[in-house]
Amino acid sequence: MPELVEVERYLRLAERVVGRRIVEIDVVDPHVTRGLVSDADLAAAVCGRRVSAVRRHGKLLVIEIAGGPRLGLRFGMTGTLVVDGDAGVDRLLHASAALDDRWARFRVGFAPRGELVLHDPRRLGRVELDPDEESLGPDAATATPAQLAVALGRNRASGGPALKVRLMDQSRLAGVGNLLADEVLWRAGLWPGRPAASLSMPELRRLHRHLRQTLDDLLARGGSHTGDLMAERRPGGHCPRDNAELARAIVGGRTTWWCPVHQC
DNA sequence: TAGATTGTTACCGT
DNA sequence: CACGGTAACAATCT
Repeated sequence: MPELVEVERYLRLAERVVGRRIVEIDVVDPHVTRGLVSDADLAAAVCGRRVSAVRRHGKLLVIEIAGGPRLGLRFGMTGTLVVDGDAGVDRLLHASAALDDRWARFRVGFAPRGELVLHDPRRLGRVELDPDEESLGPDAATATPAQLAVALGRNRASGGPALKVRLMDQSRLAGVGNLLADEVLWRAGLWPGRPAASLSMPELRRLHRHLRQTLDDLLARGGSHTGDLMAERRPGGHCPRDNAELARAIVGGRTTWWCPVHQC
């Protein structure tokens, strides 16, 4: 679910808790911290301290604690952030529509009141202390053309990883997931299976421009599932631009849709 | 019912 | 060793 644009919405929601003092940590579902941090260590590290800042790095939401560690939230496929009862997004695909209380997996309580809750039906979300940000590439929303070029890889004679695989590689560029990748490549007119290192400079600039524009658009529209391609991302779907039937394949382990006419 | 699903990671093969 | 493909995780929705 949550790709960069959803987590950006979560971030804006989470800004509400900056300055608040944490008084309670409730690991409702031990799954969210399994193998990462014990309940006791987590509570000891953050309880009694204030939230000094919130940040986003790709799909990772970072809550900074004054005089304490960073708290990292990952949302998996269906995680939603809820602050004081308000959800960060209206709805998520492939997750249940309602914010059922049984999906509250992790809760932070503040004094004198208020709470931050991670809702996650499918339980692929995670919470950890001092998450590793070193292994994440530059954030896709602010990456420069030069950084994008580095992320895609150096020029090689031939072969190399597919363009879409590189775009979704969080260690090279942070924030782009399956739906955003398909939408960006469709807008930029680039074939997802194209060797990433084979782009010309004009193509690289075009990709960068569409990456920025797509993130802006879908953030405003409300999510990574609001792209122009989304409704046609199904068997028999057609390209909204030239009406050709869309092609489908597995690229980078994910179902990929593209227009065989204008994406090359 | 069968099939598909926005993410991450371990594992296996080349 | 690097890389890519695959399965697993988990639970829901169409």
